Amino acid sequence: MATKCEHCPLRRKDLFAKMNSSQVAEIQRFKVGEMVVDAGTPILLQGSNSPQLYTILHGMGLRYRLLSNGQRQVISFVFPGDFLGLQAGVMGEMGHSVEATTKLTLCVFDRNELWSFIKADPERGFELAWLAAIEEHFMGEALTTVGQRTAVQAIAWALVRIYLRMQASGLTNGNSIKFPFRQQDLADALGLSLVHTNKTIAGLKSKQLLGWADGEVHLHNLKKLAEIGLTTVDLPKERPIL
Amino acid sequence: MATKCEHCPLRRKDLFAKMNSSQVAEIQRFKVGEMVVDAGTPILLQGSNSPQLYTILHGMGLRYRLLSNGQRQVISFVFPGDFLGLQAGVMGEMGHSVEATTKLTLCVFDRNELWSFIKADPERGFELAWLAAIEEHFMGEALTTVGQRTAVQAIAWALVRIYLRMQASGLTNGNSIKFPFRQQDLADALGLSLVHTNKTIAGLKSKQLLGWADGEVHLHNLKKLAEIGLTTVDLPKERPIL
DNA sequence: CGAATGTTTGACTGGAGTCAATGAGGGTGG
DNA sequence: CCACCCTCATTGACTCCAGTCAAACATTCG
Repeated sequence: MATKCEHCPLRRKDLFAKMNSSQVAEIQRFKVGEMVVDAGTPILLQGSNSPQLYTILHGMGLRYRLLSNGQRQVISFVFPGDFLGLQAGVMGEMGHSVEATTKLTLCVFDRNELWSFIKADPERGFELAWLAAIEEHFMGEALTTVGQRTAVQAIAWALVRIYLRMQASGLTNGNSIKFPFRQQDLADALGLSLVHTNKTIAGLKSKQLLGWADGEVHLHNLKKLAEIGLTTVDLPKERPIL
Repeated sequence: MATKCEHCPLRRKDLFAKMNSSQVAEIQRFKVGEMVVDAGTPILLQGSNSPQLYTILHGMGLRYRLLSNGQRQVISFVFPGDFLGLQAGVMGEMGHSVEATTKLTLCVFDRNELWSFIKADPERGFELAWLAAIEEHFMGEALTTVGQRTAVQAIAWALVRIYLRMQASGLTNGNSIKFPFRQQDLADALGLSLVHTNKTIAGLKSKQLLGWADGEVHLHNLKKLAEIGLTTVDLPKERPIL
């Protein structure tokens, strides 16, 4: 039933670093199973530890952090190939929660095996650091967006980044993507109010730069959007996948 | 001249994970020297790779990211024990720049040795991932601050976090800390304008919660500040040091 | 003493937030 | 089959937090 790592369709995408078959076999050994959860299911909880680590095989979700007053910051949207639970795995505590936005298929790894997994091949430890560094890198960008970009710039930035991430893993369809998130989610990711987010999107729509309806976003002019978002259309950097 | 790792004064602080003497010896082997730079010196550059990695032995600095329009987001302030250049070390490119705010003493490591260093002891790879996860965790908090907290909340949060970080490495003096940064730096870290930052600080001063003059910040009421900043006064999590 | 750098204030503006109401589907149960 | 409800998107009116502009201070330094 479960997908064999060696036949994993994700692994073949350009986005992911290639590894040799013995390395893939090691990962297969580390993988304890597969899990499917419905949209809306919480996967990991801020402040808690987790006995399991996951790689998203299919579907989308979001990471977020709650403030004591109830406000929510969406840390990032997560896509196939993203690794979940690394913080719990190495520091013993998650800094954010993760929840499924669509139905989600996850490869499940046992946290207790993490150490033996690294010992068996030191390169795995390097890859873990690499994964964490990728996240850190991304979050630096996100922080810059929320701190310095205006609403239009932020929205353009976010959609361009998401489009490129999806493109690199073969999830685009021409210039459009399936985007199952609510405007509220995007607003919470960019530190904007829902109303202002909606009006800003309306502005981009009226300029024919963007389309958003029925869970699909169309980037009619990627280059122009990137320009507005003060960013580029460079391919995302290669990253490891577990 | 250079400090021996086994006699490193930082290593002894509560903040840092303990390691056995053979592990320390390994790090000593990895260390190629020490470097002292003046205030204002750039250490690492956004978008570039770096042949060297550093651990701050003494002094303070800041990480920042520039936007194409010249705006600056300060990603974080860096303190003794912080490891610089990890992104370049594992992904081959820095996502931000780092520069010295005070005169800085740095332990220098050779990037080319990183891999042999990890191979020699897989635990080092784990620690690298741990370090990266610590940063990622912090940046999630920072993102939440910039995205969700108001100006007063953000400033209170930042100063409390900084105070606690310094306290854990023995850099506080009662309720005050040496804080060599400009208000502009804090403003850029929190996504606020200089003027508004200044006025908000003035507000906290007038409430006797804060003092800031001559490069020293006094947190007259840590608990109350933490409350305002929607945070706690918990000790920072233990972290590895290289 | 002038030039630089950083802090502090005041006056004004504006981007984004808040409040509130209306639409537009999608379920579902009577 | 449709009224009712729930969720999410959309719009308008109004407010306010934070940004911008500008000028005055305070220190340091050559």
